[in-house]
Formats: sequence, structure tokens, C-alpha cells
Amino acid sequence: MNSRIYDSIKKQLNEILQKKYNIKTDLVWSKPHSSDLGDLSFPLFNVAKEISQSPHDIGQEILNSFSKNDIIDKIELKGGFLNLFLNQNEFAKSTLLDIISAEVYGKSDTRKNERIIVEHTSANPISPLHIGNIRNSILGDVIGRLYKFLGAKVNFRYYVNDLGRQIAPVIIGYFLLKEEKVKPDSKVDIWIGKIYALMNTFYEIFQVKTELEKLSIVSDSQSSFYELDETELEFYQNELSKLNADPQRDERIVKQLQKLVRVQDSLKEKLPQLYLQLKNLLDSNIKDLDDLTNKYLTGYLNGKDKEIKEKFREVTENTLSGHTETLNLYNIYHDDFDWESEVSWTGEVDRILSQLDNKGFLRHDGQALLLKNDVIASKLGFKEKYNINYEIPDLIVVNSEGIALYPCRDIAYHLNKLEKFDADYCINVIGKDQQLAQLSVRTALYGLGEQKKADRISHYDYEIVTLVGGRMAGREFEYVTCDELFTLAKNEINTILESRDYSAEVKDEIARKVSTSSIRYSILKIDPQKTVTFDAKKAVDPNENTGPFLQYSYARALNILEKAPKKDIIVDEMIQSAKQINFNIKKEAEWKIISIMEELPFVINRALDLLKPDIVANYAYSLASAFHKFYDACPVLQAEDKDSLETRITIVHSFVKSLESLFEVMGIDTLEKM
RNA sequence: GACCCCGUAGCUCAGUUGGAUAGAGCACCAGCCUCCUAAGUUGGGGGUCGCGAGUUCGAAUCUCGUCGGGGUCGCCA
Repeated sequence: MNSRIYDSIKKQLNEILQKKYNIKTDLVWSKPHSSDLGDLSFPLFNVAKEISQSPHDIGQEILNSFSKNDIIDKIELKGGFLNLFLNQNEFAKSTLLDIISAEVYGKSDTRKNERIIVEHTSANPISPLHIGNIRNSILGDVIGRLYKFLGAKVNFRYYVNDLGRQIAPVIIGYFLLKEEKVKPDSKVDIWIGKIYALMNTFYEIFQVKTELEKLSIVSDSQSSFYELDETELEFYQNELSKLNADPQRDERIVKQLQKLVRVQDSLKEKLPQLYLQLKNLLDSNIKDLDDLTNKYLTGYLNGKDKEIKEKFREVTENTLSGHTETLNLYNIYHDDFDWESEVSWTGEVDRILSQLDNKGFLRHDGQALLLKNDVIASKLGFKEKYNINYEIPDLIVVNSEGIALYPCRDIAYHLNKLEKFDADYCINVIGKDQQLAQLSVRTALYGLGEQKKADRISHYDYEIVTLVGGRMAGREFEYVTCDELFTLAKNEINTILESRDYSAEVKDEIARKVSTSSIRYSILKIDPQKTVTFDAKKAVDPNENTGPFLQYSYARALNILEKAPKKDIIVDEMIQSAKQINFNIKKEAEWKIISIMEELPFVINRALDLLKPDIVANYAYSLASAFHKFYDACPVLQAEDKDSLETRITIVHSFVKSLESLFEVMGIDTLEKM
């Protein structure tokens, strides 16, 4: 990165001030809001205060000893600001030559010594990716891309949560169907998502009925242990109120029953055939789903039962293949997959727990164990280091049945995670709702004496996505999948393409690439800390969307360069001998776009420093917008003279390079025509 | 109750280490294709930056308080 013109001017001014007044305050530059006030502006108030002189007097002093160079046309003092009018031709020359000479504009190797793990997506492997997941994937992807762009080695990892309690019924249901030779009626991850929703409901119904049975409440009208209807519900309600033993418990049961009836009915409606198939299979094959579930779960948890292991892997790997297929639509790729089950099989969890226990960092409550977050954090300097000045709640890590919960495996995972890529840092892209659990991974590592490791791990948190006019519930097969969203976008775009005279293949390529960009962009542009109510219609509306806007500006720019030979303009030669060009900026639109292009490397660096992909996205918009205005205001191939022609060709060429850099970072495809 | 995040135009969002008159898109109204692709562009209306104090020459931005929304806080992940 060359030193910035703005910074070198600032430096000169600061040196003058230091010589004159021997002050400490540094001037800061900013771009004025209006071109009447110049191109670069320095407020003098802070200096004025330090030396108790008026800003105007200080400005005069600076003017007296400031030796103008050819980059500055004019300096004005106005309202306490020192306003500089740059020589736009010189600035253009410097900036455009900079862009031209760069292999990839803005790319650098400032981070070349860093090795980074970015873990993202990590969705449960029992349902398809839905729009609640995609923000995670896109953010993680772009963060990794930012690091790569600045030279770091990046490793994208996917942590497969294949040990959740809800997973076993899915395995059972999947193989019941498979053994009956029932073929998937949709993409495999969606198929598994259906089975999950159904099996989970059957399982929950079974559990409630079992509980009722223990209270000696059994309905005569009951036809299945896996089904509920309104009459049964009424019956149970009556019986419970007759018992009148534990009103709190009864209320919970009734609520659960009501919910299950509702969920069951909606599933029956959404998946009528599969619902019946699975229910009948359960009725005739599985006496005790609870028992079988536990058998499967423990079998997989310790990894000793080969058959169960293979069954779990078949289902989860199938789901994951669906996930990667979906992610690829969005230009997202993972390097490695880590399996929670494998973490479990190492036996590390037990060692960790006893180590923490020996150090007095676990609180016992019956068989349950809690991580004493606050004790660890206070004792071992965690709070000071991360500037935490409140009491961190304890986290339950082992439940009262003595089963180690998810955070245990997460701690074990992170004990060895950095080594997997010999990484300096690991960034975990995980929703804000897991703040405490993620914090606890690091406090636990502190507790284990692994402070240095903990300090190299960070939780990149973002706000969750909700659905406009609806809700998302995997257990009820209620979500908009990323595949559906993609198709929705593609259909919208195809409507526009109808009027174009392109081949079917070209149309398809355009639709695909525009769909990806419009969805990616609609997520990227928003500050990750803001909750998003996702509106599929808007995300997919090409008029509202900026992804296509960016691609269109690129296509327009490229089109100019491609048409140049018809006017006997050889762009390559012109660019190669750009140093000879007599850069001549005549219009505001030319100046604007150059001024914006100049910022690119700094924008990208800033986005990485702050880990805010939205900065890149919004910048890209302002750049493309400036190009469209330039396109309208400044004819290129029919420019009025040679200088303008050459200047504008260079601008267009530089713009193309700028967008290519931004697209690389944002994971957006270039398009030659739209 | 404690903690985290958010609150800017009718809607969706920008707004840099505090700087001059707070900006875009959508929607609404009125223009621009004989001219490098109109998925574009020009103009117009639209604001108590949730509210109140404080710090400051200067606050959408920093501090405190307060209200509203979302999330987490002992048996999901």
C-alpha cells in the first residue's frame, strides 16, 4: 500500500505545527461534505484549544509556511477549517497509476504471516440449511476472504454437531424408511429434515404419553403411541384435573400436549404421506422409542457400536453433502469438517472435567456439574484481560443424569483446534445467543491452564435472523431453505432475462450469478450486530437489490472496454503507457469515482480490522453508484478529446479492477453481460 | 433481577479515531434511451438521529440515566 496523499499532507501540516507551537495534538483530515469546501479538510479547533489561539490565526500561520506542491491547487480558511483544493489531475494520475500497476488492486501481504481458522455454518446435520443459517455462512466466508485477500492463510472449518439429543430419532426414522425401500422424495438434506420434524414430534408425543402412563392415565381411544387427537387431549386434561396432584406439572403437560397436537396437525398437512408411512412403521416396529433412542445415543456417544456408528454417519454425511451443495450455490466452500462425535471418542472430556474439578472450578449439584465461570475468570485474570466487570453466570456442563453436555465437547475441541491448522487465531462464527457458552469455552481453557490458547480464540457473534411474517422451526419443518431462497431469486431474475436476446446457457449463468450476489449482498450490507427480519421477497427483488447493481456496473464498464477496438482504441496499449497520459478531469462524476477508488485498500483493511464485512459492501455500493453516474455523465468512447478519452478509459479500467477486488472479497461473481 | 445487542425519513439501511447544511435504496410525484446495455440516471417532497441530562469550541457518534425491541442467564445445541 502506498502512503496516502491525504496522510502525507497531514504529516506536512503536523510538522509545521510542531515546529511553530511545539504541540502534541495531531490534525485529522476528513473529506468535506460539499465540493465548495474543497477536497480535504482539517479542523483546527483542537489545536486552537491547546495553544489558546483562534483557529483562524493558526490557519494563517500554517498558510505562511506551507510550501505548496503540485498536488494542491488552493488552500482556504473557512470557519475554523483549513480547506484544501487538490489538483484533481495530479491526484487522478497518482491514484489511477497506482491501480493500474497493482496486480490486484488493494490486495496485499500484510497478513502473510498469519494462519487463521474460520469456523462457520456448523448447522445441525439433520435438516437443510435455512435462511437462519445463511447469515452465519456468508459472514464467515467473507471474513475468511478478507484475511486471504490480505495474505493470510485461511482454513475454513465446519464443526459437525452430530451428538445432539434430537439426532437419534432421525437415524431411527431414516433407517425404518430405508429398510422399507421408501425413496427420498427430495434433496437428501431436505428429506432428512422432514424425517427430523416427524420423528421429533412422534418422540415427544411418545414421551408425554409415557409420562401419563406412569400416572396411570391411559386413553381408551388411543390408537397409537405416536399420535394425538383432540379427544385424547380432552381426556388427558380431564384425568389430570381429577388427579389434581401437582398443578404445576399438569399445566406443563397440558401445554405440551396442546403444542404437540398443533405441530402434529401441521405436519400431517405438510407431509401427509410421509407422516403416515413413518407413523405406521413406528407402530408396527418400535415398542419403546425412548429406549431405542437412548440405546442409539449412548452407542454413538462412546463410539463402540460399529453398526450404530455407521448409521449415524450415513445420515449426517448425507445431510452435509446437501449442505455443501447449497453452500456452493452461494460460493461458499469449507476445507475441513470436524466431528463432535470424534471429540467425544477421544475421552478427553472426562480428563478435562476431572482436571477442572480438581482445581475446584466445578460446582456439584447432585450429578450435575457447573463450570464456575466467575471464580475462574476472577482468579486467573480473565476479567481484567477482557474487561468484564460483572458476574459471569455459571454454566451447566453435565446434566443431572451425568451426561456431558455440548459445552464439554466444545472445550475439548478447542483444546486441539488451533493445531489442526497450526493456526495463530481461530474465529468462531456463532450466533449471539450462544454468548455464554462461547465465553465459557475460553474461561474453561483458562481454568485448564491454557490461557494462551484461549486468548487466540474468539467468538465472532452476530445477531440471529428472523423471518418476516413467520417463524422458523426445524422441528415443525417450518423454514425457508437456502435452496428455496435461491430458486426464488433465480425465478425473479429469469423474468427480467426474458426480454434479453441471450442463449439459454448464458441466461442460466446470469441468473445463477445474480441470485448468489443478490442474496449475499442483502445479508452482507447489514451490520452483523443488527437483528435481521429476513424478507425473502426483498432479498430477491432485483430492483431493490444491490448485488445486481454492482454486477451491472461491472458489465457496463467491461462493455465499454470491449467496444473500444471498434473505435480503434487499443485499451491494453493505452493502459501500458498510462504514464504518458495527460490526465484531465473535467467533470464532477470523474473526480468522484476516482476519489472513491482511492479509498479501496483502506476500506478493506478497516473492514478486516473491525471484522465488519458490511463496510466493504456499503463501500462497493458507493463505488458502483459513482460509476453509473460517471457512465451517464461522461461519454468514454466518444469523448471530446484525446486527453479525456485516455483519462476515461483509464478510469473504466481501474473501476473494473476495483470491482474485481471487491467481488473477490465479497464472493460475488463477475458478469460480462446482464 | 443481572448481563449483551439494537433504536436514524413511511419501509430497509449507511453515517470513519467526535467536525461544517445527517445520507442512500424502496415507495410516491415529474423528467431522460437516434448516443458505450434503462437491472441505469436527473429532479422533488419526506428527520425531535427513542427520550433526558452530562462532557466538549463542536455529539447521530463519547459518558450516565431512562423508555422500547431482541437475546442470554442450572439440565437443548
